[in-house]
Amino acid sequence: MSAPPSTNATSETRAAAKKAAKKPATIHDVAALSGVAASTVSRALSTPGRVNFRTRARIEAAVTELKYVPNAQAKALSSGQTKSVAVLVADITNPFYFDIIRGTQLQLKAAGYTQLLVDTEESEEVEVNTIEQMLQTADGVILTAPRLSDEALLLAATKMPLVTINREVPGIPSVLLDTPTATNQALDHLISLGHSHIAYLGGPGSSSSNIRRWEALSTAAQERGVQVDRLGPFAPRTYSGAAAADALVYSGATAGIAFNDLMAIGMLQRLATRGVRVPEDISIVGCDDIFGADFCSPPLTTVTAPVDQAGRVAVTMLLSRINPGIGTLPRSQSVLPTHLTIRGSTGPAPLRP
Amino acid sequence: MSAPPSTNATSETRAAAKKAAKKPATIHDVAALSGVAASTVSRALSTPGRVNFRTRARIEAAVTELKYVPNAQAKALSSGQTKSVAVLVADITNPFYFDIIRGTQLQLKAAGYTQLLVDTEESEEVEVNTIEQMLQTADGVILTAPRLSDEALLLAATKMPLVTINREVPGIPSVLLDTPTATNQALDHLISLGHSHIAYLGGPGSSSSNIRRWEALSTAAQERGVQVDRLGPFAPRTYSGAAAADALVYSGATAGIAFNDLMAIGMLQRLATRGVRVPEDISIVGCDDIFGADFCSPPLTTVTAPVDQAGRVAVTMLLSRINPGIGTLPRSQSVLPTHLTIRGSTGPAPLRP
DNA sequence: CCAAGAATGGCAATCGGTTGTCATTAAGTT
DNA sequence: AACTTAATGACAACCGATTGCCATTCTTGG
Repeated sequence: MSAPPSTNATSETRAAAKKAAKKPATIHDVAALSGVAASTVSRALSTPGRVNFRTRARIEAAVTELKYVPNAQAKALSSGQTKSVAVLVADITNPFYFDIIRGTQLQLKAAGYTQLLVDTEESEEVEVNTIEQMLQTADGVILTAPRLSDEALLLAATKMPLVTINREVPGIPSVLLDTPTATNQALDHLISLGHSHIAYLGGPGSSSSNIRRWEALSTAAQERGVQVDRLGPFAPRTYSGAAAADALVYSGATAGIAFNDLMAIGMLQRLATRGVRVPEDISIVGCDDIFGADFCSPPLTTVTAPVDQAGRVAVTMLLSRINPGIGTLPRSQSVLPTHLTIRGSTGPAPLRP
Repeated sequence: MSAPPSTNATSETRAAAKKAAKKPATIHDVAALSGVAASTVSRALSTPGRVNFRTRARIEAAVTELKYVPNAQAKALSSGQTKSVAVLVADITNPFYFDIIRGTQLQLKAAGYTQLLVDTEESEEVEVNTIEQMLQTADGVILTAPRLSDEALLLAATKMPLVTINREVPGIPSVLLDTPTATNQALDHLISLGHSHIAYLGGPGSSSSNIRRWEALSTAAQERGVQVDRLGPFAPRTYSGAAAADALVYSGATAGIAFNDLMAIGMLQRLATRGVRVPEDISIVGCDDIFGADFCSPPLTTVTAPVDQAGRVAVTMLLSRINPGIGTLPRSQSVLPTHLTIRGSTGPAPLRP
């Protein structure tokens, strides 16, 4: 370090040197200025009742004068609480996560927590490594649509507070967006329009919401006596919409329900290129109602979910685990309702010769 | 705490208790297992050459056996480096930032840093408070399109490493997306299509890129002898596109250049509602080429910028300040080229009676 | 007027590392 | 073989807080 040669400096000159170095004030500086011990300052700030109000007043004056801000690292080290929460998302650039992130961010900030945002790049390995790392760094973790196995998740849950979004594992608190129900609404919607041969354009095989959705869909299809093919899996991205669109056309189905809106939008683009009209020739349903779903061409019929609310609820659940006893009794699961938003990408089934 | 009653426990039983509590191993545990002092372990890990290779091998064996991971807080406290960087964005849900965030995230992770993402909600106050807080928590800050005054920024820059994106302040390293140049391209594009009365739909008055853009535009308009009105300011959101669209129609201009794509897309929607055809009646140019600009209706002619690259470059510049001497000599400014992407929202000027 | 108890503040250990300093040992020099 | 020098590892202080425990002071009751 480039510390000045510390000769027999008086405390005054050392204080001056410190001021010159712009080093932020510590609890000891406050203690010295207000003529008490550091421990008293700590108590005055964290346990106001523990300290005489006159003393506290002096301390608070010193705090404002020195612009003292407690060092988060030191606080974390001694208290064991980092006041930060990690939020893991599979792909930051997927608009679906935008509102989740904003929801968590808002709620966390309101509670005085910092958000550590990590993009796991749809990789299980990154996911598990990050969790391992966050064990030390964060007070808790929010996992959005984790790819990990149930066992791995349960193991991680034993080590630290953890809440999942869109993934249900017994014993782990979770927030679920009830897309299967809305997907059934979509099915009814399509059937009512005369479609009898429908395809599901599946997402990643390891995605639990993909599995849940397909189960709901195939069950409902049987009950209603319509044919629903399962195509895919496709990557949940715009670019894989082309392959999905071609598979859909090839399947002969008159309507497609896509794993998510990114894929659906990609399909719309591909179908337009191929000259297949939507919804005249083929109807398309998406899922998530992401940014863009309302202004693509045609506007997408899709499943709308209260995404930012999911983020907020997840944070609330997590914080109630981190600080037990405070506030309401912790719910261990929350299912948020969704609904079908009908726009221009679905229409009557074409007449077959 | 719920510590077990510590009777005259041997170190062995205490170790067992520790294992039961699943407390992560510390450097002292490693030291004890490998029969050296904690300081030696520290050196073996951070300064490999400082320790005999046989000793180091023993230590590394102990590390893997205990699954030792250094505690980030303790490391931060003693070393003064938190290995984390704060990234401040005005609005997480603005797609423009997605790629910046992804760019910073990627580059930071590659360098072993953690990203602290903060949404400042377009608020100057939140911005300054966050910076103040991050002073202690992060090793550096990346500010995207900050709203702060030059003075406030310079002051903050004296306290900690800081890089701005899309904001130029002498003395502060910055990454600029050269949108003014591309905006002039847009102007030429419109002029070549026969437009002679054009409007600029301005963004927030405090936005520096808004100011830069308008200056470039008005200068270029004078040179070329066309009329460019300035309308606004409008919020850089989809919903303010309606007002912008109406203002544009009222102004009588045949083409509008919007502050950003969000606004432009909102304008497209509003114009469609009003029955104004784009581009037959009015041409629209956006800026940023965000997600959605290619599939809105009609697809948006807009200014494309290497946004994720901006994030990566900003991180590189910041890290070279945080760790001076390592790697290349730090650039203090980087201007990234942009270009006009012509799509369907611009066309020949309508013939005026 | 004295003892008991509450209120208050200080001391020192602790969290888990880093790093300067020093003692010991081994190797190299002449 | 005696001496210098480099290599190596331990000790202890320190980073900036928190917190258990103890000493002092002030109240208050008997």
